[in-house]
Amino acid sequence: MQWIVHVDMDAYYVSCEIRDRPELAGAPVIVGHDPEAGPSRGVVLSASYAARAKGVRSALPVSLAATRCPEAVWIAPDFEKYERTAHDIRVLLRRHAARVVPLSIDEAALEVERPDPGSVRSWAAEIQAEVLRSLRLPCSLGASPFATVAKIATDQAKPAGIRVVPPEETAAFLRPLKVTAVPGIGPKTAERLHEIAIDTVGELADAPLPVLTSVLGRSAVGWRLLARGTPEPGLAELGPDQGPVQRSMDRTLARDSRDPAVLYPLLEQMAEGLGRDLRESSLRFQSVVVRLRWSDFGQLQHGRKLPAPTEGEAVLRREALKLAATLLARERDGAQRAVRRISLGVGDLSPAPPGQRALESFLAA
DNA sequence: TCTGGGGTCCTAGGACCC
DNA sequence: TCTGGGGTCCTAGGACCC
Repeated sequence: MQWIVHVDMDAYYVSCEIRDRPELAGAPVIVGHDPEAGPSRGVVLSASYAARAKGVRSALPVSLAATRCPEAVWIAPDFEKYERTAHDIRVLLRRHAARVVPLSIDEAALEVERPDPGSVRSWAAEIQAEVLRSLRLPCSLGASPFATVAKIATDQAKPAGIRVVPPEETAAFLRPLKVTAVPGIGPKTAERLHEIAIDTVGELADAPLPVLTSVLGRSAVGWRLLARGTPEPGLAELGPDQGPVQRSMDRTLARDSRDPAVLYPLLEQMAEGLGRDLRESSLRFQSVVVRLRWSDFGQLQHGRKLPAPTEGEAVLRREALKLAATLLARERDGAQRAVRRISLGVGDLSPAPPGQRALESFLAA
């Protein structure tokens, strides 16, 4: 019988840091930029379970986190360490499963053949023990024939747990959960469901389809099948492990500004950084988008698809500046808000053929 | 001293072609 | 002169996830 096992690291960034500083085990640890160290517009990236007990969560503004947990130990993020460790985790997982599909830096889905729930559980326990033994990191695992259910099971198992949901128990497992436990149902959708008296997955399962469609549109059928414990068959397989389809860079200004002398140099710097990143990854891009977030948190974006896959920082910089100029001109006719954050993204990525790269650098020289 | 920096996927409308 | 409807591409925007 084919199972999908979902592996999710517990408090990943914090666990990586505690591994290197074992004396912090059990302490309230926060990975993020300490607001004491200077003015910051940042948020918490990861909080240990001791910090979570004080109301600190990922994405909480650091200023609020410091108020809720003054005794916290703050550690600045070290993304290279987290990437390196993520690679080690994948290498370990690939030794145990025929197929491993990374879902994010700290999550992966595995395909595994096991005769019954008991043997899936012991297999998961071995993985968990080996991750702890050889990488000294805690993780949680969930198993089901269906990918989405495996992911939900993992969340229910946290921290450091294992939850196996046999197919015939799927409906009973899901029914009592809040709708927000389902990946893809976030705060907005949950609020609209609440308005029609649906708060749990069980209530979602029992709702008449036309009512559900009024809120969820054409995805109503799929959500209801899942809620009833009989997900669409496609969920019993892992999708293809496609490469990245877009890449972007975001910068929040230390202070909001609408001064071109501030905005354009920053954007050029971002184009350089993103362009370098693409070159190092041997990727070409065919679309460029600039997004501005204003001081009131409203957003405006403008993008352009290029005639052909392209590489080179010069093109990226030129396109980015043109798109930004369009956006700022649009705002000049409007409320004239100041910019809080600039995002520069590229999409329609494709691998750069090696010969082409040589020609590019020859022409650029 | 409220609200980061990465991503994915979906929808909807207009342009354009047949 | 009148004028359907399907298909696909492009752009903007939004919801969601870690």
